[in-house]
Amino acid sequence: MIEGLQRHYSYLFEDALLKEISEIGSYKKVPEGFTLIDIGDNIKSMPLILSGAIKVMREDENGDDLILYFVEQGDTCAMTITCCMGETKSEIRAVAETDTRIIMIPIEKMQEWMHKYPSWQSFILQSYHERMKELLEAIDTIAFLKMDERLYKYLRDKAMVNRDDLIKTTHQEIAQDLHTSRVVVSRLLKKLEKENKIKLHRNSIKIIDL
Amino acid sequence: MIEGLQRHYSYLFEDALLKEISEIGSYKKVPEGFTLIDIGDNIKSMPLILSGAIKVMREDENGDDLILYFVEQGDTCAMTITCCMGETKSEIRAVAETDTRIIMIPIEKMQEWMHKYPSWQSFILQSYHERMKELLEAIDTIAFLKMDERLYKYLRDKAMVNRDDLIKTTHQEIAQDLHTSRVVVSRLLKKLEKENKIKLHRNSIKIIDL
DNA sequence: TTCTTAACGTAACAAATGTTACTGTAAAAA
DNA sequence: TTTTTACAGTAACATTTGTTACGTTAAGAA
Repeated sequence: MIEGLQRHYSYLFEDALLKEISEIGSYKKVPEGFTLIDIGDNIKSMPLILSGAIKVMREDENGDDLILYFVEQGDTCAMTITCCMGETKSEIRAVAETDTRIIMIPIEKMQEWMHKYPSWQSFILQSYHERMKELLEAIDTIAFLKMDERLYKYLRDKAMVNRDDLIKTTHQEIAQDLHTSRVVVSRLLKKLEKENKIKLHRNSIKIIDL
Repeated sequence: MIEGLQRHYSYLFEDALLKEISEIGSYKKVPEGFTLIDIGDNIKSMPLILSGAIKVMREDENGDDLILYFVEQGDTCAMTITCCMGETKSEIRAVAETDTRIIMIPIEKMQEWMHKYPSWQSFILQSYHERMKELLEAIDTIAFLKMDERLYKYLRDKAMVNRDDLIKTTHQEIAQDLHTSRVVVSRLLKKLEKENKIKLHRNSIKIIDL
């Protein structure tokens, strides 16, 4: 049994399914920054995350990004499910936020297991539900929060999935994720620092009271 | 057979399922403005739309609204599915955009049919997929468009689902749907009129070249 | 009809966000 | 080490969006 599969999925799946997953699924280790899925990709398999985290992004017509949410271990990317089922191209980009270990399940098995294993069907539907909620939360964030609040939420979320209150990134990168400009980010980060919510360093940001 | 069920769903569902739907589903006629589902509601059934259109909305912490998308005949509200499956409360509000005729399917049947009818399972998964795409489009609209573009898109969408290029509404109502203020809407509508995209009247707006 | 009210137009101002430009500085490269 | 480069701070300004206030007008009520 692959380490992590047992840990994160054994309480979800019956033994026979776990066995099939470990036999059929292909184990992959991807480094931070690796693009697992790109917009327009044809999806032929879906990932189960064993460890690490993945950043899910949307792109505007100029090719500029916007982060939607992070996905963690024990989760899958429900977007891939919709794509697999509909045989359509990916609507989103998935980038490894940290070094990440995954198991890829081929599309045929995905569908087969829907009929074969009740626990798999529940998992798929549950994943949909989770992702819907994530998307709604993304909408809340974008539509209802001001940029300084969005920025603070982003930093906290990032710290969470990295399990580290010291975030290693640049203002430029943050600006890209939030679909704004570097100057705006620098300005608001300074404001957050004055409010004693963060501590700024070169190439890193420390969250106070995570 | 209920009129509309045959027309919009016969190519989707097998005869036996259609029969069950017309036997078990409860037919409802709801007037424009009627709230079918509210935020926090416990969902015990899911609607199939026979005719008309439904507006799906999200609410901020002050109780102010934001439109996510319109749902038309031949569709269902995938949000209700997630809620039914997860036995959780509704995350959204669904309001009849026009006079609307629906069939309500009780939650037990929903789940039963997932196993019994392949066409039902496809429909549910397909609906998820559609709604995911709608949510992503909503995010694009909110995150990437300026208010005047959002406004114009809203007017066109509204004209589409109402099948009428004359939109009967007030600036105040539009402002509520777009989560902005009446003054902003009036200002931008005037701008759109100067650009010859719309023609303004009291209590109505005509779209030019829909 | 006149009266009342909701709808609309618009000005003036405030706040938030985006843009350009320039500086100093720490990190990385040579 | 020195040089180069990417990163961050900040000012100044533009644009977009939000707010307050008030006047005008059409629709509906009396």
